[in-house]
Amino acid sequence: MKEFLAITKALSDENRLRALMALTDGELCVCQIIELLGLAPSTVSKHMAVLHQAGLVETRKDGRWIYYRLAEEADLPCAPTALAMTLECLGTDGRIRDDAKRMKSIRKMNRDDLCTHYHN
Amino acid sequence: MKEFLAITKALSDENRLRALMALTDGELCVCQIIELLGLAPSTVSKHMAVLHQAGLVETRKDGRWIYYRLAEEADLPCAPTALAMTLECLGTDGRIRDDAKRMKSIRKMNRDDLCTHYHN
DNA sequence: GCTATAATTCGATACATGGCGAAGTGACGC
DNA sequence: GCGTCACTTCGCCATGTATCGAATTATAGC
Repeated sequence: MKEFLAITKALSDENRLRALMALTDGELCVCQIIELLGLAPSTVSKHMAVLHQAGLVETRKDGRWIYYRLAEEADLPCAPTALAMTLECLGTDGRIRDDAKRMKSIRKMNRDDLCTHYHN
Repeated sequence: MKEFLAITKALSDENRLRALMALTDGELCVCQIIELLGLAPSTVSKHMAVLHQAGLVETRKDGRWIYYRLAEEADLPCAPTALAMTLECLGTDGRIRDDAKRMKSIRKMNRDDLCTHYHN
């Protein structure tokens, strides 16, 4: 019950859903998600922590950068199911598709430019 | 997106999940759900309205009584999927199984006794 | 009609959550 | 080592939500 609630609560915020869906095309570092959502780094960090605690995303550390990706390992049995449902339900959503387009150019951006961008 | 958020928000409260799962054995009137959850009628009514707006349950009116049941018609394409996932993930949950046991005796109770019970 | 009852809606309150900026953590480069 | 940078944690505030009791609606029975 507790695990299931963690999943549904994690999925009940628009910005978290956008971040999650952006990961369908591959892992992203936090600064790329910050750029996508236009939120403060601390806010995005908290959102990703919620997704992580729900077992929906996994992390990989590479020097100063932390990459998030969709969870593949099924620690909690329901997370993959919930993930599949989310991808299915939101795959055709207008906002998500717009995000996917923007993500293509964000992925091409110079990482240094990107990560310092939100200090301005 | 909006519809999906309505579903995940509806599923992110323990009492709503308990009410939803109690419906797997058949429709229930509000007073039976009140008895199960031990909450105020107004609170339960609001919970059921949230589930209804998410497309997860349907209602049937019979005189003064209003019965809720799991949604079968797929107005919103994702509701059945979400419902199936919930049933699958919570079917073995301890609390839900305890509720199922209690529901068996609540279903046997005299409806008049039940509906006036919470005024005491 | 009038009363009683099942359920909902309304109003108020307490707690949870999303958001930000500031401070803290850990890793890179000089 | 020291500053810089990516990210997280902390403290705070605004908003949202769960809960209750009181008032309202709708129906049944007299």
